[in-house]
Amino acid sequence: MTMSLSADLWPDVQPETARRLMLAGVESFARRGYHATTTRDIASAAGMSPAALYVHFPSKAALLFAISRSGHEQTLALVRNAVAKVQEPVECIRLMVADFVAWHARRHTIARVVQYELNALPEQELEVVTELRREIERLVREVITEGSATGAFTVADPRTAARAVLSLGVDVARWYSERSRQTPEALGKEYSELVLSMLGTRAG
Amino acid sequence: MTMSLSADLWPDVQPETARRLMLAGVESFARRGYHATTTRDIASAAGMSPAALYVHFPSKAALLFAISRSGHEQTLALVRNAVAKVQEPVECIRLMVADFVAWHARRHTIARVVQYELNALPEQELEVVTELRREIERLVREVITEGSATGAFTVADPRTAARAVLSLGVDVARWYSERSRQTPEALGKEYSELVLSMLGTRAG
DNA sequence: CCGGCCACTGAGCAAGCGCTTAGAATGGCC
DNA sequence: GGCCATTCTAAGCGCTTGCTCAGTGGCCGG
Repeated sequence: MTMSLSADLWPDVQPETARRLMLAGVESFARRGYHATTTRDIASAAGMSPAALYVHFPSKAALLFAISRSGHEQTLALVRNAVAKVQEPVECIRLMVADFVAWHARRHTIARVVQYELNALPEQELEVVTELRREIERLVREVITEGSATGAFTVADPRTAARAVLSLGVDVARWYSERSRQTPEALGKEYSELVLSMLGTRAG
Repeated sequence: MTMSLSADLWPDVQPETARRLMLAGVESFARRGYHATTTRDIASAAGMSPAALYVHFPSKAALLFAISRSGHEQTLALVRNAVAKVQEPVECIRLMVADFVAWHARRHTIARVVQYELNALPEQELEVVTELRREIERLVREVITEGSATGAFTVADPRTAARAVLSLGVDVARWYSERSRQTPEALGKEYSELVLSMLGTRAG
């Protein structure tokens, strides 16, 4: 029994046609950008007529929002999982960065939409997503602050350090492709070493 | 005697009206993105009629290209300058990152267009810009490789490390604003410390 | 076999797009 | 003053856009 990619990515979206539209949207938005993508592009990539989009989504922007929110929730879940599972700051950051980077590599198409099409969102929807982003940054910052206090990390400013850590992870989406030499997991591991080094751990 | 900002940014562009259009373009492209910006937006922000744009630029895309190429040339010049002035890898990277980051903070509006509106460029123009980007990455990679060989740096893979260094610098453009607590120069200095730490120097 | 329901289509509308064109101002040079 | 080059505008053309709506086919309970 095989499962479609879209069912894997958005198991709670019904019906399957709506998921196909989201997948087509992701690919179009990632390649050309939101504003350069037409509803006709999306619909025909999903094998339907332009009007079919409006059966499942009230607008083109709503489709973007569905994609963006889901992506942000997935990455937030990764970060939360690391915080919940590992108390010790060094190992927590190691797991967090490894997962975060691996996700941005494996799902680089989605991640590109999530990270680089933010300002195409309508105001209200942007607020929802911004709240998720703040929470992600807050969690990272707290772990770094904690590690700084115990002496595990040596950083001038946890706020700047947290932003730098996220920059490293986020930017992976921009350049990673299927033809990259490393698997998402291997890249995640390498990046977690770089980050721990950057944060000034004694034994990287 | 006062000088306009645009004359400071693009001293070789004539006449002043063309520079005003570029400035208006930068601000519009940075805020809304290239495709969401209309030629009417740009023209009216520069205080002129829509048709005036076409006196100085053959198309909207040509305006973007002028902005993008100039920005890339400026950042490449920064990197080249560091390589030319400082032979020793650690100090070379320190200067390079400090300047690169400070530029992306001070010119964050331009930098946002330079870094995030690439795929709006027509194919031929994109090639020109891509070549400049490759050169920047190559220079960074070479310094890291050299420092790795002499034992000044300790990195698993210079290619990945170079990309990480650039990711840190580029991403500054995304979040820096005039209200940020640090001056561009202070941020550059802080980031250069983070990068040297990341590259595994003994005395960060 | 029927009737309502849901997903979907074909056609098309109003608005906005990049860009063009004809012509009006302006300033320098004889 | 007469002439040209340069720079800008008013108007608008042809096209594409996001989205709508009347209608169609297929499925399901009865």
